[in-house]
Amino acid sequence: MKISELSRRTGVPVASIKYFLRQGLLPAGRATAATAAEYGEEHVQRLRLIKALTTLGGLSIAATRDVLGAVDRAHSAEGALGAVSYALPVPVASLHDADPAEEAEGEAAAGAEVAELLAALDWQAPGTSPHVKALTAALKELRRLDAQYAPEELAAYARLAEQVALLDLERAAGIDDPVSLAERAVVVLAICAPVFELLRRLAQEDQVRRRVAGGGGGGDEYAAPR
Amino acid sequence: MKISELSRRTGVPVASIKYFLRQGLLPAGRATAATAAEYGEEHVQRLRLIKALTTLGGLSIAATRDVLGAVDRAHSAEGALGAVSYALPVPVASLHDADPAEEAEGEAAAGAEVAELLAALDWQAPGTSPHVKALTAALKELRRLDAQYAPEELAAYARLAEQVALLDLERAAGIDDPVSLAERAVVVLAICAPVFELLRRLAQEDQVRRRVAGGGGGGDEYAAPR
DNA sequence: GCTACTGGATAGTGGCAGTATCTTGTTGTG
DNA sequence: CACAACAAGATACTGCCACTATCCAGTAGC
Repeated sequence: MKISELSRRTGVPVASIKYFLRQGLLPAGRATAATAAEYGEEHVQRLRLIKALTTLGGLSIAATRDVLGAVDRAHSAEGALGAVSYALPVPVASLHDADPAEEAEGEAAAGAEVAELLAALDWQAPGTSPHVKALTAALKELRRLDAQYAPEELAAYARLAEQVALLDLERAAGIDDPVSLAERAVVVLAICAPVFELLRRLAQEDQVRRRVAGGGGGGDEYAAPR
Repeated sequence: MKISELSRRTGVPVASIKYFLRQGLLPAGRATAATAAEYGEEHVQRLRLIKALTTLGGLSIAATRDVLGAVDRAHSAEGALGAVSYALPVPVASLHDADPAEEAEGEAAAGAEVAELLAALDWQAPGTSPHVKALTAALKELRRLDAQYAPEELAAYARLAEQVALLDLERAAGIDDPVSLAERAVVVLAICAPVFELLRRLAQEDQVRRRVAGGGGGGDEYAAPR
């Protein structure tokens, strides 16, 4: 199909498709002449994935390129999962403190906390894992905000996270084709994570409603401010 | 303290502090003269919260303003929690399809799925809740990507989310001051959510490593692509 | 041959987050 | 009192990003 039909099929403007081509998110069509190229179903699929990653996943173009590259490069099921997991932007950036001494102190404390957690749970993860680093940064920040987790609280969360991860992997099981699995992995990691967050908030909302109703207290303060 | 000292204490450039003042994120200092104002500890605290929300939470200035406004407006513990929960941007945006008919069909299917889930779990949430709407949008998108949850899978995730929410509320218990509680709620919702996501990915990483090691298969494909 | 459309390159737009500059006024030190 | 140093506030500028529009050949098909 021509680029205009690709645009019609996906709802993505022609100019944007060209932009994605330029940015290397979308492979070029098969050139049939100097001013004509043929696009196929795989391009439709890819465009949907791109839209899902950027709009639903909130990824930047650069991050999307990384993820798609990881998908294309993956050879095995585990490789695909790992590559995607590492390529997806981690939702925590580091944040440097004004005071270098305080900084180092918090870093050390948070690092110890992470190491202790990993040891307690017997999780295998190298210290170089971006997730480990990000977790350390996040705990350091919580410490600065005086909102640390108690170690057993953190462990409780981690055990729940483990169960969620088991569900995630079950969902990925049974897919052998690396590309399909990688795409599934992207969906699971980039889109299902927000879904879980929504479920968590809904559950919070429900719990709060129950407590308010049970206490017979004030009315419905769960009012949308916008 | 003067603005320069506030800057030194927090590590935020003076120009940025002025920017936050302009944007209404930070209350003005007590003016002592036409060209002098006095800032206090609450400004230091507020700046840290702003930095945490924008950098760690990844919120935009506008979203940060909404959240801070909700914090300031909250009168009760539940109100604070609800206001913050609704003010925090939901990590899923809607995404319209090219085909309106297909669109409506997916919407209906996803809506039914959400209603069924809420009924099955006996969760109380109004149809107007932004979380319900966002969940519907996300499920619709997953359906389009052919990666739907089976109903029992979704319910399994929801039950885990419920447990996480219980932990969250426990963490917020025992704080009576509405402002403190609202700030805690912000931290829990905006920063601890990424922490949980990190734990989930670490757990996935661990599980994958175990399976690869157990299967005696290929080497360590969990390689950082950047 | 003529029109519509294509791929490809280049330049422009709008929003956002921050930064720099400029003016006016104040302060505190010698 | 003079004067350098800084403060507050307003305005303008910068850089980045994700598109979007325009332009330019070069076919395709009637």
